[in-house]
Amino acid sequence: MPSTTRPYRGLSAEQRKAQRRARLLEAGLDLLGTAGCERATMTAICSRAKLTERYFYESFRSREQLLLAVVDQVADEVRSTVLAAVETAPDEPHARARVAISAFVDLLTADPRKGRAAIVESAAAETLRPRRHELLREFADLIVTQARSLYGTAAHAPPRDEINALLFVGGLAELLTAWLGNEIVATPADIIEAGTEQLAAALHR
Amino acid sequence: MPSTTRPYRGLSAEQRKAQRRARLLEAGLDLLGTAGCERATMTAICSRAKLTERYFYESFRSREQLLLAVVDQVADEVRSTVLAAVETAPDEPHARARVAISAFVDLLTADPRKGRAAIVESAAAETLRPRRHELLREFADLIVTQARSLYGTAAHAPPRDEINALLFVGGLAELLTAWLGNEIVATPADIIEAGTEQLAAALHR
DNA sequence: CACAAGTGACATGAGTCGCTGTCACATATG
DNA sequence: CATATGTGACAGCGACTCATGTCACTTGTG
Repeated sequence: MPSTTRPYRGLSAEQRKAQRRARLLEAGLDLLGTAGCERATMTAICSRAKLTERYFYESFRSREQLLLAVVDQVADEVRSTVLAAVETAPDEPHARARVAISAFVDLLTADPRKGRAAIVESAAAETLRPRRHELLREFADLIVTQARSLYGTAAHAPPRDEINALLFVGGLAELLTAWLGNEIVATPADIIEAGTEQLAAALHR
Repeated sequence: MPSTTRPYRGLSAEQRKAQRRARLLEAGLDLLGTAGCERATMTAICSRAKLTERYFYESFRSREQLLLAVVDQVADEVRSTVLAAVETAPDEPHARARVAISAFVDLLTADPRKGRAAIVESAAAETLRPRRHELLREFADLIVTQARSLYGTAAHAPPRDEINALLFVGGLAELLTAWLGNEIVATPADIIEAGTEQLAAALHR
C-alpha cells in the first residue's frame, strides 16, 4: 500500500484506478448480460477485464458487490433516461405513459446485456433481487405519480396503488424477459404498445 | 446392477426406488423453496433426503434434472388445481376469473416453497427458465381461452393476445415474488383482488 | 543510471461440488 | 445358518472458485 502515488503511462493513480474499475464493471456487465449470473465469476470477470484479482479487490470487496454495482449502473441509466424522456413529453396522459414505457423498454432491448442484467439475471441471485425490486418499484412509482398528477387524484387507497403499479411493471418485466430469451414473437414496439394500452385500461376507471 | 431383485423391509424394488425418488423430490423442493437454487446442490439434497449420491443417480442424471422435476411437479399441481377450480365455477366472467386467479395464488402462497420453486427460483437457473415460462404461459392461455369463450371473441389479433396474457400473468408473478420475499405489504387476498380487477379492465374493451 | 513504484503472469492453499469407489452392516432367501 | 443382495457411511479424485502471495518486468523519478 504505497502512501505516495505517482503517474504511470501518463495517468494519475486515481485515473488508473477509475479506469480499472470501469473495465471491471464493463466486463461484469458483459458476463452478467451474456453468460449469466452463475458464470459471472470473479476469475472470469478479471480474465475478461485483463486484470489481476488484486485489482478486483482494489475496487470491490466481493463478486456480489461488483454485480450489485453493475445492476446499479444500469438502474441509474434507466432512471435518468426515463426521467429525461418524460420531461420532454407533452402533457397528455396517453402520450406521457407511452414515452415513459418506451424509454424503459428501448433502453433494455437496445443493449440486451443491460436488459438481462437489470431484469433477468438480477432476479437470479439473492443479493441482486432487492435491487431489481427497487428498480421496478421506482419505475412503478414514476408511473403512479404521473398518473395521479394527470388524472388529478389517487386511483385507489394504499397499498392498492403500490400493488397495481407492481402488477403492471412486473408484466412489463416478464415481457422483456421473454423477449430477451427469444421466448416470444414480439418486437419491442409490440411490448410498448401492449404496455401502454394496459396501463391506460388500468387507469381509466 | 442386479438383474434379479428382491423385497427389502417389506417393499419391492420398484416401491423402494419410487420412495427414494419421492424423498429426493421432497428434499429438492425443500431446498429450492427455502435455501434457493444456488444452495440446492446435489450433496445438500442427498444429505437432506438421507440418501447416498448413488441413489441420486438412480433416479436423476444431474442436479438440474432433479430441479426440473421439482418444478414440473409443482406446475402439474398448479395446472390440475386451477383447472378443477375453474370447472366448478359459475359461468360469470368476473367470478370465473377470480376463481382461476385465486386457485393460482392460493396454491403458491399456502406453501411458499412451491411458490418460490415455481415462480422465483425457476427464474434463476437457465435450465429452469423455460419451464417457468411454460407454466406462466399455460396459465395465461387458460385465462385467454376463458375470456374468449365468455366474451365471445378474441380481443385482439395474435400475437397481441399472447402478449397481453403474458403481461398480465407476469404481473401476477411479480406480485407473488414480492410477497414471497416480504418486499410488499399485501395479503394473498389483495393480490387476487388486484389481479381480478386488472384482468377485468384489460378485457373490458 | 540506480532505485522505487506499478504492473502482469503465475503459484499456492483452503473450501466445495460432482462423481466414483470401497467397505461394513442389514436384510432376505435357500 | 450360509450366501447373495440391499443399504449407508465415508474416502478419494479432479475441477473450480476465492483469496493471498511471489517474482520478474515495466515505467517513472532523483
